[in-house]
Amino acid sequence: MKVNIYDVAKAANVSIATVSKVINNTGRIGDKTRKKVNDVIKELDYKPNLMASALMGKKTCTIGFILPDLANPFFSELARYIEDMASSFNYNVVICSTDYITEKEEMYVSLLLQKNVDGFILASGFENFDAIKKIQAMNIPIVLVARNAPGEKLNLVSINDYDAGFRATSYLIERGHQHIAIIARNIWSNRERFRGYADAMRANGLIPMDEHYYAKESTIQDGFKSLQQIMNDFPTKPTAFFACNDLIATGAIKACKTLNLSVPEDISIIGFDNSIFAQIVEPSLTTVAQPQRDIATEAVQLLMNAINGDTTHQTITLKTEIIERETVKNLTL
Amino acid sequence: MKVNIYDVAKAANVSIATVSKVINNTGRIGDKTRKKVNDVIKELDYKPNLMASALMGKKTCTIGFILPDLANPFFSELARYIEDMASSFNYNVVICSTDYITEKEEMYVSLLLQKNVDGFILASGFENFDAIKKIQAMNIPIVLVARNAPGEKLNLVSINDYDAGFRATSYLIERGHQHIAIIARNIWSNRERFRGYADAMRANGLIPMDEHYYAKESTIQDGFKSLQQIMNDFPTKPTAFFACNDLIATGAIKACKTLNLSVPEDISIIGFDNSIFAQIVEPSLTTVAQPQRDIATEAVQLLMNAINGDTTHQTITLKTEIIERETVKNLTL
DNA sequence: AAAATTAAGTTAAGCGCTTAACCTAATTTT
DNA sequence: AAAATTAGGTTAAGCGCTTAACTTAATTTT
Repeated sequence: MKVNIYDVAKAANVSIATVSKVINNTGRIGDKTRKKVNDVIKELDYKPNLMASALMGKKTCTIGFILPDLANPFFSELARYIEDMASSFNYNVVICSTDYITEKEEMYVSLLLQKNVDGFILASGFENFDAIKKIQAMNIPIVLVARNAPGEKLNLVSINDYDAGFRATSYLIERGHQHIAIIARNIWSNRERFRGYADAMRANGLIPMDEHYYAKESTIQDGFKSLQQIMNDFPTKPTAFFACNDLIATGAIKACKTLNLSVPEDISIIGFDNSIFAQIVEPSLTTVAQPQRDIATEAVQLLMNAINGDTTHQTITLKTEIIERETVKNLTL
Repeated sequence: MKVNIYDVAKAANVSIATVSKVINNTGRIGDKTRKKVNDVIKELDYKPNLMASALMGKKTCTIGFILPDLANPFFSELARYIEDMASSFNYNVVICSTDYITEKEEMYVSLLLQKNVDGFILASGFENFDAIKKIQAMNIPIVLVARNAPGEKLNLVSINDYDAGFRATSYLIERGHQHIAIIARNIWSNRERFRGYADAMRANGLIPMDEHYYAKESTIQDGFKSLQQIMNDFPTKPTAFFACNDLIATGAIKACKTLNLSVPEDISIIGFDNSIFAQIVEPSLTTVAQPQRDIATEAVQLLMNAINGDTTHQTITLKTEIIERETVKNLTL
């Protein structure tokens, strides 16, 4: 049924070694032989079994992409770019959503390792480094995305979350906001943004809010709840919110509507990611843009280099940009 | 470095056949031997190489999911459900976006076939059946999602697009709309919805619009352009639009804003999918809901059955539901 | 013309696993 | 007590490929 290298060899009247060499363009093969083999291959529609070649130490041409949640548009957009970029190298990507759950991270890593993926792009939390260590022990290349790992020997592609947090907050402060709340989640990137936020506040003599208020998850629902909770708990109500991703921002905007607060008249909101949501919500969201396409491009490129033997480790930090839309009011006017 | 079955066998003082049997729970193995082997496995942290077992005819525990565009929230949400469901069977999924381009469909199918995936979930257009035939020739199970294929021996999971189109249109007609336009794309599901739309119109003595107006793609931009074009071209302006997915609907709403038309006061819009967008846009979108979770569950379940030897072919048709939100005005009130 | 080189293949081992077929000692049956 | 069965393994072939080592014939060098 399925034609294998022996069938081709027989039909072309050569040894399987010759066929293999034709396919891989290795060794010395005469022109007529090469043509004959190629003709037979075409005729029989022979496709080498990639498992078998992988067993012999060749690449599987598959990368594992482990992310928190594929249904989050920031990540699905990123995944799409990564997929396209990988495809340009003839690579496929198997995608695994972890919901930031350590057990899932470890399980997926294990599984993909067994499947001999050629490399990993990791965009999940990986607060626990065990899984990463495991990959490294196998000498499989890794590119870490959307988080940092000071001191670790890893390829990193990320933005400067601290700086982005600082700038987002400064942006609000410059527009006259003094009571600024932040809705973040307890993950690396958000903690960095929080740090940036807190420093920006203090640098302007303002008081940052306490990190007890970390949101449980980064969903619309949690953004909704968090804003309500903060508006409820805080004696002096914030005039602005820094939402650490666009989903949270979207939820926060919804919450304002529920509370009969106008955005941006009563409450200003700045988001993060510049996923498609930012353009969709009403009012459209002022947000910190992450260059998803560049992140994807760089990450895949880095991974390919590593897969092809480059043993250096690079850290690529990409620029963020505040996209001004309609959710921030300038109080100084 | 990487521990293999020989290492385990040696350490446990048994043959590799015994180790294999312990792992696969086949054959006869004494209790002490089994324990000893299991202990060694644990101690050496041995994980069987799945490529090698796949070569011997075992499953790869990987399914290919070919879809049009992972960045489209309907599909990314679907993908997430499929991924989760597959994961519950210990399966991974490699995701491929085709943009409805036949060449990409064929290329991905070929590639995944070479990688010995155990099954396919196909949600791309596959207007050209060659790729599907290829899979069938290899005897690899397929579940077709979001389209139909009358006469073909395939597992199908879908909604009744004709009926959904009919009902969406009737919904508008019942609310007094007479000039109803449709923004669809030239793909199977949309053509069916179009048919339903046209029949509903005629059944009520109304004139359906011409199918020349198929949108090029199903993106926000295309929804935007299509609405503008229709409003521009048609002598009697429609009072309602049936957008064949939520992205198009979103674009259409944007276009209305640009044209200074109020939704739903001047223009009513009904979408399709009930992806997260429907809740986000302003005004929130009345739309035909597809049961993504059920689609995913059924599709994976069907595929697993097929992978495990079930040779029957099922067609599962799931219910759609019109979710009433804010974009349709009742003209009869 | 003999020696050396090169071109174009072939042979065979092995990647890490599964499994049918086989073996041996212990137990059961008659 | 001999024959039959069973329990608990082992042996070895083979999945489809790659590749180092080898062979042979043709070409080049000296």
